[in-house]
Amino acid sequence: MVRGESKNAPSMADVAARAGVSHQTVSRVVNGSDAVRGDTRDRVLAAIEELGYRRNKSARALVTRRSGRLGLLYTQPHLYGPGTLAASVHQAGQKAGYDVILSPVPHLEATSAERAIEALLDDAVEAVLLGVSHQSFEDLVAQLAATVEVVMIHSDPPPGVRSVGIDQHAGAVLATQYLLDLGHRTIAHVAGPVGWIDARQRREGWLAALRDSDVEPGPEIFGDWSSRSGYEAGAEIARDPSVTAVFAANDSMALGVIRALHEAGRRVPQDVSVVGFDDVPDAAYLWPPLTTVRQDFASLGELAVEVATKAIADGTVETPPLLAPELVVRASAAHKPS
Amino acid sequence: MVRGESKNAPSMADVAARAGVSHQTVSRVVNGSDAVRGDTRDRVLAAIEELGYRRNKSARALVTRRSGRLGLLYTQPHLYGPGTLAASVHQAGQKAGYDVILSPVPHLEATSAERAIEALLDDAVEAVLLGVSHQSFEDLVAQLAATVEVVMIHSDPPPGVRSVGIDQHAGAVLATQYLLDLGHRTIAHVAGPVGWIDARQRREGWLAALRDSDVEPGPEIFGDWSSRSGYEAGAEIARDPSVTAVFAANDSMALGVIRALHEAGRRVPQDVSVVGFDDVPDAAYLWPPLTTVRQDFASLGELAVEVATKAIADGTVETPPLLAPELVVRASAAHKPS
DNA sequence: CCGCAATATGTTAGCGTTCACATCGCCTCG
DNA sequence: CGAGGCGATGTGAACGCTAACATATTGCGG
Repeated sequence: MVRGESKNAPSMADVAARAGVSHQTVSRVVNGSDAVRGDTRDRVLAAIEELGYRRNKSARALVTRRSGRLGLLYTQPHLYGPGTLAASVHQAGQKAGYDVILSPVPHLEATSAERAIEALLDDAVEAVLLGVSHQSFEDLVAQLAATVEVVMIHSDPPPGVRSVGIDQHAGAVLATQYLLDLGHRTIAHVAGPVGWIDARQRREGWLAALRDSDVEPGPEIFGDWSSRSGYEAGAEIARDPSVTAVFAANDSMALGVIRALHEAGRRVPQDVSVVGFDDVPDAAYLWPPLTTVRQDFASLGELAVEVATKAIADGTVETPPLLAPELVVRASAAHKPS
Repeated sequence: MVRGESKNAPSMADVAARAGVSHQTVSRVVNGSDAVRGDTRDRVLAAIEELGYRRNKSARALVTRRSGRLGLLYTQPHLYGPGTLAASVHQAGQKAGYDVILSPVPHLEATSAERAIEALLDDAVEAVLLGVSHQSFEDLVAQLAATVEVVMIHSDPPPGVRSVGIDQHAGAVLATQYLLDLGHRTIAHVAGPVGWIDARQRREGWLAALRDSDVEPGPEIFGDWSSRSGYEAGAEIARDPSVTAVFAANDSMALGVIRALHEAGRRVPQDVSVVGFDDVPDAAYLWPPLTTVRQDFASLGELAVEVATKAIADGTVETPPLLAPELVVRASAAHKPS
């Protein structure tokens, strides 16, 4: 057997021996210290290359007492928004020099989320990003914040909590106002499930816009974000001929509503206008193309990482303004039929 | 300042001091050794509870030379399939006692994927699951496999590579055969982009089914998985009155095709039948509801983890049979118009 | 009630890094 | 030409844990 460089991954000592320097010099090279002479650095770099040396993060984390990790807890990982957010956080985290641990919690039960948080803490993350804008988490935050830096991804955060978000309320106002401007006066809402902050905010935005125009709210049906629930809501709405417009709290439900309206013989948008929320990539190619509210999940993720890294650095609880969503006008909404 | 238990997270030594035992006994308790007397264990457990002790994974990984981590590389994190797969792998990994590092690569460039793999290796993952069934990765696998256990998630793996997958070819045959059985004789295909294994397999399945029935292939258009590309393909197909059925390589493209057909005044399914692939949750609530091929991504993820853990344990290169997809019949495909 | 096995607990070393500090050259300047 | 200083490199210890081994404690047969 040749030296100690055989079975196990090479260590700094192996590299040092090969380059004829001390392990500390290797450390300096690896960490980009400028107190190393050019030719020494080159020798070390060459040895690293030859040995395929890779710094052991565990050893580093142990001695520096820093894991260099960020954790993102998020729900509904199969959906467009959360998936995009996760990817964005991951990428932004990497760019900022952090490893990002993505922790999807498939089904929203308090226990599974708590277990996921435990796992994140076991991994010694330096900050937890909470991409779960559900009421049931608001309690968790307080106790969590005692242990680790926390960033909520949330459009209506409890006071004193660090957060980033997209203005759901404003988005809903945008959608509703658009329908009002088209002349609609009976605008139904297919809301997201109770307990979800975004659902509440969108509903309140719908109500606020109507109130501002002195228009009575149309029928309101609670769905569960799924197209199935949108379909069921749509079937109900289709029975009410006074409804000429529907604002659905997300695109999936909007699409279900459209199908139900079609089946009931109500044309979209000639008889009933439909507006969604999210602007999933397929929204533009539905039939009819869906008017909806676009959220920039990618920017949201980047912002969240920015706030998190700042929090780690100086512990500040700075909360940047909510990002503004944008109305995307397509064919699914039109003037009120006369 | 009281002892060493102040600022920093408590260590085994702190727990040991508190419980009046040695750190090793704490270690035994934490690791569930049965060589600890009941009352001692209770004292230790109490001390752990009181101190809020959490085992330091870095230190553990350092000495055991095992990270306890699995890495999943996956593309298109915003889509239903990959998102579901990622969540499933994460969950199955946790259950098997591994931390799973989810590594989404948003844009498919060789460099970004290689960087992602480097990051995974830096994290000392014990196995890499490659959820990227794109040609450009097949080269990577060989060199990767030298460093770490690799599991490809792939329906047509290179020989000798450990893999799991869903039978894309069979799924495409299912879809095409169904259209043939409905009497269609000119069946177009909107294929996924060149380079993607699944795209190739689905295309070949389409061709194989046609060949088996001695039917000439209809027009073939390559998309990029997006509904936009499906829309463009659909517009082209709509111009060809001989086409009475379309098999699209995924649901998004199918939905784009449907919109294009609608716009061209061709009814679905009365004039043209459309079948998709994936069975995304919204497929059932499109208008018309989409006939498609369902893939069980959750099972796929579990299987991948199972194979990975086995690989870590004994290094076997066992490749379980491909999972069978399932045709889901809905309204978007019907008998050939006479 | 002694001795020996078995069981329960303690002790020591070392995993691969970084940190704090020590040392070694070499150049500068009075 | 020698002291002082600075840049480059080396040394030793420590991070928190587990593995291997050493020692203490218990129980039980003779």
